[in-house]
Amino acid sequence: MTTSTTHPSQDWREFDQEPLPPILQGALEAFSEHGFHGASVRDVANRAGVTVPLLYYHYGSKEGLYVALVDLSTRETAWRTAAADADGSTPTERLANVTEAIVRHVTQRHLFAAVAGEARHLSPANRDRFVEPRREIEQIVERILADGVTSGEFTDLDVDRTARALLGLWRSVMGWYSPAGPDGPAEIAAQYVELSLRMVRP
Amino acid sequence: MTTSTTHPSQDWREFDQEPLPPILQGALEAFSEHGFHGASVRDVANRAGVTVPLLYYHYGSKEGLYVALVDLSTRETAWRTAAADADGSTPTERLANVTEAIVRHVTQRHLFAAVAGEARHLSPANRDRFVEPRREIEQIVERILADGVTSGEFTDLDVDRTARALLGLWRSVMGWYSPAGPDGPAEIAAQYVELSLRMVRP
DNA sequence: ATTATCTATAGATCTATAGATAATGC
DNA sequence: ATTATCTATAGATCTATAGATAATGC
Repeated sequence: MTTSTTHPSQDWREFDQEPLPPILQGALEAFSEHGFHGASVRDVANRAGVTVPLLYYHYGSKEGLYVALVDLSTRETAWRTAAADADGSTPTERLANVTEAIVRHVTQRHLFAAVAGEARHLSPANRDRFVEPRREIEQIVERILADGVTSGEFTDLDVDRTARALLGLWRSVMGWYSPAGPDGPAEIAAQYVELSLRMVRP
Repeated sequence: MTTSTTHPSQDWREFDQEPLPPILQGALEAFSEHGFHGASVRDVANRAGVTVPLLYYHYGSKEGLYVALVDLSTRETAWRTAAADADGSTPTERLANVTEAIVRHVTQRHLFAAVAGEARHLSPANRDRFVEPRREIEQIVERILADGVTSGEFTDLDVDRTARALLGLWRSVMGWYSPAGPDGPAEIAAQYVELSLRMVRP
């Protein structure tokens, strides 16, 4: 059973790092660096400063460890997206907020985003656990686009396909972002807000 | 040594599949399905209908096999992008062509695209082999954007950052494309041409 | 003669568990 | 009493190679 780490309507722009349990921190580093299959449980244990059997005691299997990380990442994206949406009134504001929330997640939690991005290498049963949360995020974006089309703030776009494209655009930041790069999360988010609005405005 | 598979100024829209050698075909399937570390050389050999030592005879190592695939994919994207660019006159036409070329590559060669997309799991030496070809593709896009800004066809955008965003948008199709989906490569390419032009037009 | 392929196997590593021991909570 | 942690090890799998044999080209 996972810990009840709900984030009850916190500020979706705030990303203080509450430190992870050492095992999850080790797993986060190992998996984000080498991928699920490329990282060994021994590597995770070494990074965490514990022995291998302890991983199994707490997480059951290597895949259980991976699932715990994807779960944290997915939950966090979900609540931030919902909060960012609720925080805007017009479709334009809501889309800007959601863009910022997701781009910030990708940058300020980039190790988590990298791990979650490879969830397709999981067993089908575990993969399915994340279909619904992802679908919820998609639906938030779809509702914003539909509302914007109705209100005339957005052009007469295809809601589903445009939502998919926007989510892909936002997540693609993961492919090149580095904390050492010239632009910080806030600047990158602002750039992607502008690009996203350009894609949907009449 | 790799075979001299140059594609001398062929039609960049045409994607007939010249069949791969069985070993590369097996590797393509195994690596695209399970990733580099998730696929075993035994799996590759089984799919190809040969024994494991034959892989080593022809490709030297598991990584050599992977490199051969990424190399094919990178070369193909590079020549198609260059040809698509050269095939247009105005920046708008050239950007539309390059968008189509890359989105078509991602869809019509989606197994290759999936393998090449995970090239970061290679050893540093082999990873570096693909930095330059990728950079060339980026530069083509950057030149188109710069020309469009100069001519006034595009808005006064940041060339480097917008090129990076566009490439991310195009490649993100890899995350959801399926040959079984409702839209074919041509339709998807057309959608992304429209989205891309909206992002850059004044 | 050279190239392509196989059988057999080495040696390392990997996930996972059994069983013992220490730490903690009541 | 329960929870957390360790030592030791099983058993499977993985990459890679040595050495033999078959197929091909000249």
